[in-house]
Amino acid sequence: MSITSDLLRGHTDTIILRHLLNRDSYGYEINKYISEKTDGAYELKEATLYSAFRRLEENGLISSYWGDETTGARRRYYSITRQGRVVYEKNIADWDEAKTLIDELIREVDV
Amino acid sequence: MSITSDLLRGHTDTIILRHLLNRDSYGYEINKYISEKTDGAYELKEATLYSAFRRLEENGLISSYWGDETTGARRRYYSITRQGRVVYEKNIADWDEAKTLIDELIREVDV
DNA sequence: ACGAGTTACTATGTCTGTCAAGGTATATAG
DNA sequence: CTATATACCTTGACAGACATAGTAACTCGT
Repeated sequence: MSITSDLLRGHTDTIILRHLLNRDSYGYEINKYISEKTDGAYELKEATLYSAFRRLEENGLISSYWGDETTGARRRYYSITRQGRVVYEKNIADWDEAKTLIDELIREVDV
Repeated sequence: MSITSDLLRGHTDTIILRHLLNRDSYGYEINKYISEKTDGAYELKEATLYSAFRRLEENGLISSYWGDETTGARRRYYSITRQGRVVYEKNIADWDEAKTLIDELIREVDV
């Protein structure tokens, strides 16, 4: 059972930021992490992921640098910026608010 | 404090279906209801609302008829179909699942 | 009686995030 | 030497939400 893109839409950035709070990381690793963590229920498509990176970097929420791999494919590492942390916190707060709001709007409660 | 479109995206249909579970209704009323219920935090734009109606009707989830108003502007009423109820239930289930998943993906829990 | 505001619906075009599809390149296992 | 895994990137298309604008009938205050 996988969830639709529309339900996830808007969370991609936050998911990435959250992952970068732990440590600097790169695209492939983040994608792997997500699909493992959700048992394959949610998989970011590569195009989505890399376009998110571009957007986040343009907005100053992450910065990037090439790793110095001596073996294997090169990796572009990303790290979260101070501003990225601020936005992350805000996104979490927005999400909590939205969650409540949506629940109120889609549940059958009153008549 | 209002929430962004992206967080709401994909819920518009469910919100409308939910409202129609109570009773047949029309665009303006649904919009009013939503903005009141959320204290103005969330307001469906008209274009969004009416395009959702079109989409829902095309998919057979709602049906419509002109009201017989003897006064005031004419109203197009919508009612939820049997199939609409099924989809509503599914959307709710999907939402519950997505909510859990998103929470897991955006919260700082493990390292 | 008239103008402003409210109710109510519709049409057209734009923006943005996601995705499908395809490509490049290196390393390892069989 | 071919398949698979790792790793990144680009292009174009799509769908939902939105901005903007228009139509039309009623209501209320002055």
